[in-house]
Amino acid sequence: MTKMSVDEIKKHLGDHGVKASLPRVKIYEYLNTHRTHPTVDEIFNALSDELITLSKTTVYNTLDLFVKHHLAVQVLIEDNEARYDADTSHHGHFKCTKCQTVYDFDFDLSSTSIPTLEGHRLDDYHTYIRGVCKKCLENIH
Amino acid sequence: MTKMSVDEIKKHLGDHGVKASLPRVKIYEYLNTHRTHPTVDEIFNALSDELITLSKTTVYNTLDLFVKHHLAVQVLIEDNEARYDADTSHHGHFKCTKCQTVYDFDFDLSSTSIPTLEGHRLDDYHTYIRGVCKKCLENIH
DNA sequence: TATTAATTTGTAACAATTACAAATTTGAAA
DNA sequence: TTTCAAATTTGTAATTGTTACAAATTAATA
Repeated sequence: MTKMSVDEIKKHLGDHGVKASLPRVKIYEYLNTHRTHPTVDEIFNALSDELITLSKTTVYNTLDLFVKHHLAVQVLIEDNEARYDADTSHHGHFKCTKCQTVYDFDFDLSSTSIPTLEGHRLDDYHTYIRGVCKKCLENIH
Repeated sequence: MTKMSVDEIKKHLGDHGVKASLPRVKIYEYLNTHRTHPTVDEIFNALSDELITLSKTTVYNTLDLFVKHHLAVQVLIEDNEARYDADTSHHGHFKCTKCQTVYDFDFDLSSTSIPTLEGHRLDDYHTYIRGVCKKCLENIH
């Protein structure tokens, strides 16, 4: 949540088995400081000015790598966009269908007992809600 | 859950503000009797023998219409496939990443108190888990 | 420094979905 | 009935997000 230094990011990646590189550090840094659940496009557009040779494929590859190594989670709310979140703690996502903002909310599905799933191995938990956020509700005069 | 007659389906669609037509009834019937959370492709392939002029666009349109009128829900678990479910009651989905089966599980997120979302209007609730199902766990000898 | 491995890049392919206009069907009014 | 308008379906083409893949670059090792 707090801004991490480059060295802290390098160490964090390393701790998760990911070797640091400029694109990786920059992408992680962007994800970590922009807790807005950005899409691949947003990340690519934000970084391509600074990393002038950055390829969108690299963004895809790197995000896949992050997800695989639990440095980030993929957030699916709409069928046409994958979003990413550096916050890997268990929580839910609420998307306002008016302003498109994705909010976090406190909810840990993994700590809920689900008898129906007894015997299965549960790997990753996802919870999301769509609706209209407070701000947009109030703006409808 | 129990198999519906064509007349029952027609009435059900009508009750939700959707006029009946052959493709609509057939698509609904397929969804209702195949609680396997099929993709657009599966539905199209299953029906195109009988409805020989059926277009994939119609399947897309019809499913969108069903979702809009709460006759079905869209199930997103992977970023490359939208699935559909005629069971509109609140429940969760568990996908086995080995055999690809999508299981239902009893869980009603809408009845859970989420203080963080106070003030927002919540429209639709989604819960899914990925993992490896019992059957696949046992098959790994 | 030379060689190999890992990473990044760019292009092309791919797959799911949507746009859209033409064709067909339906339903109501004449 | 027949006619006309509206709704629905269809097929094609476009679009979008993602992936495959091989070449180029960079990093690591001998």
